[in-house]
Amino acid sequence: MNTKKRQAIKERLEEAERVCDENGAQLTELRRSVLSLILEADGPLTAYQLLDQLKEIRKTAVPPTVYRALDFLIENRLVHKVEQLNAFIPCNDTHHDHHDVQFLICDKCGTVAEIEDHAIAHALAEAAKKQGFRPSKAVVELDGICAACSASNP
Amino acid sequence: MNTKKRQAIKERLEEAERVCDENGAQLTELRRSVLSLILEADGPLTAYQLLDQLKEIRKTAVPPTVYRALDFLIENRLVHKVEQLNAFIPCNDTHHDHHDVQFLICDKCGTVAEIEDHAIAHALAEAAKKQGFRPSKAVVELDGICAACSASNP
DNA sequence: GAGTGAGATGTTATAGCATAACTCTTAAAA
DNA sequence: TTTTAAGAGTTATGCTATAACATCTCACTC
Repeated sequence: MNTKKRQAIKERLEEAERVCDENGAQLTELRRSVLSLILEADGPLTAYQLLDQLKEIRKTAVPPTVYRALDFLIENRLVHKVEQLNAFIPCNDTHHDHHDVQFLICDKCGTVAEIEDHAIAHALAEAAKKQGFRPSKAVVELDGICAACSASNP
Repeated sequence: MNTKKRQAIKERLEEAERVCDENGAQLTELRRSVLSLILEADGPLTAYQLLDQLKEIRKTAVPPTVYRALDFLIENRLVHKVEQLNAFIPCNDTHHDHHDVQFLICDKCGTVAEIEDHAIAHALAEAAKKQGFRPSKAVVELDGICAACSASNP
């Protein structure tokens, strides 16, 4: 990992600390470790991939260890679950409303891009309203080929 | 099950037969049985719920039996998978483009409504285009409270 | 300082979801 | 007739997630 990325991760961990403080939640060493692993990863990680890595620094780790940490991180808007992959990625912007986030999943390279498109969010809200449906959560995930992979494989 | 529903299911099985014929696919007895169970159900069914029911009429059924049938039915646009529930529901309209379907999942009563909202589909397509992303599939699922449950629990 | 309560983590076991890999049968194509 | 391909059977296993109960820690209070 290069210096720049290491610095970016450090900043995001500090931001996470602030967010948790504001929420009256504790970013414990365990939770911080799990978040750090997710931030360091190049792409989405499954719970068991996280577990394998976590075991190296915390030998008592078992599945509930990881799932509890993930639940906490998701509740505090530090991590997203990608439903189609059963995998987890960092949240890019702790300020946005998690209702209004969408994911672009590249089938070629596996990267998941997080976007926040208000036209989509608005269309979803309108459609729900039309049906008398009161949404509490939205899962919006597009599968396909990302720009980079389209360019290299035309 | 009342007569009306039985008739509706019969019609949908006949329609499924036509669709498969057009696709050069075979709606075998097994696949027809699985589709029928999904059509008869009041709500989404998991693969193992289907398996339990299927065993009553086909004692050799095991998980791959069900998953293969489901794969076939999804490919032929007769069934949808609801990602958040790991469960399966019938497709309401075999003509529409599966890219352009959305689900409204009621957290209270468990029903899943399938809608086809072109404003959402359009917004998704635009957002993808903006990113140079070429989508092949869209998963759009809203969790919340349906109109009926809102009315009864104000 | 002993007791209490809440939150975090440890621990064991199991439930729930999905597929790999190989076999057998059957029916149509060559 | 041999070959091939699709469907289904069979066995085993891998992956994903949670239940339930025990223990620890630390702040608070009596």
